[in-house]
Amino acid sequence: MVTIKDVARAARVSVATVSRVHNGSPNVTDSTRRRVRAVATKLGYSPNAAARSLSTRKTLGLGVLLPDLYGEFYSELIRGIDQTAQQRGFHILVASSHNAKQEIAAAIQSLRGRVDGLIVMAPAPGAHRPVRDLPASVPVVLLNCPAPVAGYDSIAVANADGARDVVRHLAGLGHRRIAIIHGPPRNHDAAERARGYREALAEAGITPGPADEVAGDFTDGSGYRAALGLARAAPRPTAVFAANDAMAIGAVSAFREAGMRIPEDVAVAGFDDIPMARYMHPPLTTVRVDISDLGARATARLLDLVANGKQRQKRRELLPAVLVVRESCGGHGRTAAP
Amino acid sequence: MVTIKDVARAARVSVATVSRVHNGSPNVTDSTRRRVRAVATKLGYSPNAAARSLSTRKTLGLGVLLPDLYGEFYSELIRGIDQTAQQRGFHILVASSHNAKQEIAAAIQSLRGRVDGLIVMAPAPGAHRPVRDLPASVPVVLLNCPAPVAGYDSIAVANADGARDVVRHLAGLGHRRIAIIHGPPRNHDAAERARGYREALAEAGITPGPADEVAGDFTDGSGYRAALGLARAAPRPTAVFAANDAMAIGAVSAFREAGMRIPEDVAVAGFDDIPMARYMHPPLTTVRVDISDLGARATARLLDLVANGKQRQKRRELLPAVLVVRESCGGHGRTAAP
DNA sequence: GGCGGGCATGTAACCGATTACATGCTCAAC
DNA sequence: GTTGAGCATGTAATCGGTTACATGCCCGCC
Repeated sequence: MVTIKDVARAARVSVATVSRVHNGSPNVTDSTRRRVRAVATKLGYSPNAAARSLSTRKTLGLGVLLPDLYGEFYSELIRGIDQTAQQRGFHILVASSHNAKQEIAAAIQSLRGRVDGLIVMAPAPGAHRPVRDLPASVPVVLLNCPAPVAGYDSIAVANADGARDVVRHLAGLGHRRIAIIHGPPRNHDAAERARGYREALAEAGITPGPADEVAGDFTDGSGYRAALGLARAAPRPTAVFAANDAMAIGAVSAFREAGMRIPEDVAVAGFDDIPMARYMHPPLTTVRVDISDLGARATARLLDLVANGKQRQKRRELLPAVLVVRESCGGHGRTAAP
Repeated sequence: MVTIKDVARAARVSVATVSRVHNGSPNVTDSTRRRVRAVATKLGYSPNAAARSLSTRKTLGLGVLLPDLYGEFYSELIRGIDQTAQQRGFHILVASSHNAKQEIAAAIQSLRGRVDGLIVMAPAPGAHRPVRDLPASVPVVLLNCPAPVAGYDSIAVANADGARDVVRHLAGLGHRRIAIIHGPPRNHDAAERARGYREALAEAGITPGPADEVAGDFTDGSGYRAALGLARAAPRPTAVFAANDAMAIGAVSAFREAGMRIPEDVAVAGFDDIPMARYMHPPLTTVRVDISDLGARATARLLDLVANGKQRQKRRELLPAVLVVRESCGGHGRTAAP
C-alpha cells in the first residue's frame, strides 16, 4: 500500500504538502503541485479513505436502508438515489432489512460510522424505533413512513389521494363491486392506499363486502393468487384495484387464465406506474409515482442536512400520485403513448 | 461522539480491555466483561468504523459496480449480492457507471479504501481497463465480462447456449424468418446472445436477411420501437428473439398495437426470465437465468478471495441458461405454472 | 518459601490521513 | 537596513480504534 508518506518522500516534500495538493489548497506553488501530482500518479497513490474520514469526520457515504429489494420499484429508487449522490461526490451503502425491527437495528449498526446520513424506508409502523436510538448527530430522511415522525424529515407518496383517484375513476366507469388486493399488513403505503380505496367507495355510496378485500404482499405472485380467489368469488367483482403494479400484473395473469377478459370481464388497476406497466396487455391503468424522483428528492434533502447541519425546520414532503388512464379498466379510447 | 476512551474511563478499565470485550477476546473476566458491556450500552457506544478499519486494514465492505440500474434485472442481482454479503457480516456499496470508461474509473476511485473487494459488471469490451489499474491486493470478481480476463475470477451466463436453445426451439416450431432484437452494441452479453442466434440459424440452414437484425439497448422502450419497425417489414418475420425480457415485453406490446396476435401472427421469445415474465400475456417463452443466484455466487466467490487471499487459481464460472417454454411462441399446450 | 506459568489488564506504538501552528523566505515600504 | 506582511512549506498533534509487549498477580508445585 502506498501512503502519503511514500509520496512525500519521493517528491521531497512533507506529508502536509502532499495533502494540500490533493485537497486543492491554494497555497502551493505550481511547480511543487506538479511534482507531487506526477509522483502520486507514478506511484499509484490513492488516499486511504478510512484514515481520511477518521480525521475529517466525514465519510462521503450515504446509507440506504430498504425493507426489501424485490422488483422494479427498488431498482428505480436506488437509481434516483445513486444518481443524485454520485453527482455530489457521495456513494451509497445499500442494505435491506425485511422490515424486521431486529434486522433494521443490525443494519443501522453496521452502517454507523460509515455514512454521513441515512435514508430509511421502513413502512412498517414502529419500525423506526431503531432509528431513534441513533445519535442525534446523524441526519436521517424517512421514506414512506407512517405519518410525520417528530424530529425527522420525511418524504412520502400521496398514497391515499392516488388510490382515491383510481377508485373514483372505477366508480365513474360504472363499477359497483370494486375489490382491492392489499399490500402487506403493517405496511404504511398499503394502509394508506386501502384508506383511499375505502374513502372513494364511501363517496360513491358503495359498501364493500367482506370478500372484496383480499390479502397480498406487493409481489406479483401474491397478486396472482389473490386474483385466482377473486375469480372464483360469487358474485364476482367487476373491478379490482391492486395496491401496486406488480400485484396488478399477477392479477391480470390469473384472471386471464380463469378465462376472463380485461377490461371487459374485469377491470384491473395498479399503483406505482413501474416502467413496464405501459407495455402490458392491456396497458395498465395505474397511479404514477415518479419513483426515481422520490429517491432523488430524498437524497437531495439528506445531502442538504449533511451539509448544513440539522438546524433547519423538519419538513414532510408529499409526492403527488397521479392517475394514469390506460386500457386495463376500459374508459379510454386511444392507445397510451409509450 | 462517545469513544472507546469514554467507555474505558467510565468502566474503570483501559481501552485495550474495552476493545477486547468488543472483539470477543477470551482473556477477560466475566465480571469485567459485564461491566464494560453495561457501560457501553448505557453510554450508547458504538465503535468508529473508520478508526477500526484504519488499524485492521479491513472494511467489511464490498463494492458493487454496475453498468446501470435500470429494470428488474439489477434489483434481483443486488438482492442476491446483499443477501450473501449480509450473512457474512459485510455490507455493500453500490455504484452505477453507465459503462463509460471514465465513470468506471471514477467510481472505482471513490470506492478505493472503502471496500475489501469488488464485484464489477462491465459488459462493454475494454471497460475493464480501469480495473487493471487497481492494486493487485484488491480482490475482484468480474461479472458477465467479455471472455475470461487473465488474472481475474469471473462469472458469466451461458448466453450463447441459451440463445442457441431458444432459436433452435423457434426453428423447431417451423419458423424460417426469425428476427433478433439486439442488446446494446459493445455489450458482451448482447454479443454472445447474437452469436447463439446466428449459430442456431446456421444449424437450421437459415440465412437471415439484413432486416432481421434490429438494434435495441435492453430497455423495454427500445424493444417496443424495434418491434414497430419489424411489424412494418415485408416480408415480416414470423418469430422474434429479443435479447432480453424487457425488450420482449416492449415488443409484444408493439406487435399487439400493430394488430398482430402472439404467438399466432408472431412468436416472441426473451432472455433472463425476470420474475414478471411468467405473468405476461401470453406468458413469455424465455431463457432462465437465476439472476439473484448470479449475484450470490459472485459474492460468495469474492468473500472467499477476501478471506483466503488471492492465492487460489483464478476460475471462470459459467451459469447455465435454460430454455423455459411458456406460451409466447406457441408449441406448448399447458399453462405455465406460476 | 521460592519459583515459574498462566492469566487479566495496562501502556503505548501504530494505522494514514488532516490541520493548527511554527518556521523561514521574499519582497515592499519606511 | 530594518521590519513585517504574505506565502510556501514543515512539524507534530490528532482522529479512535487494535495489538504487541509489559506488568503484576494468583496459584500450584517442588
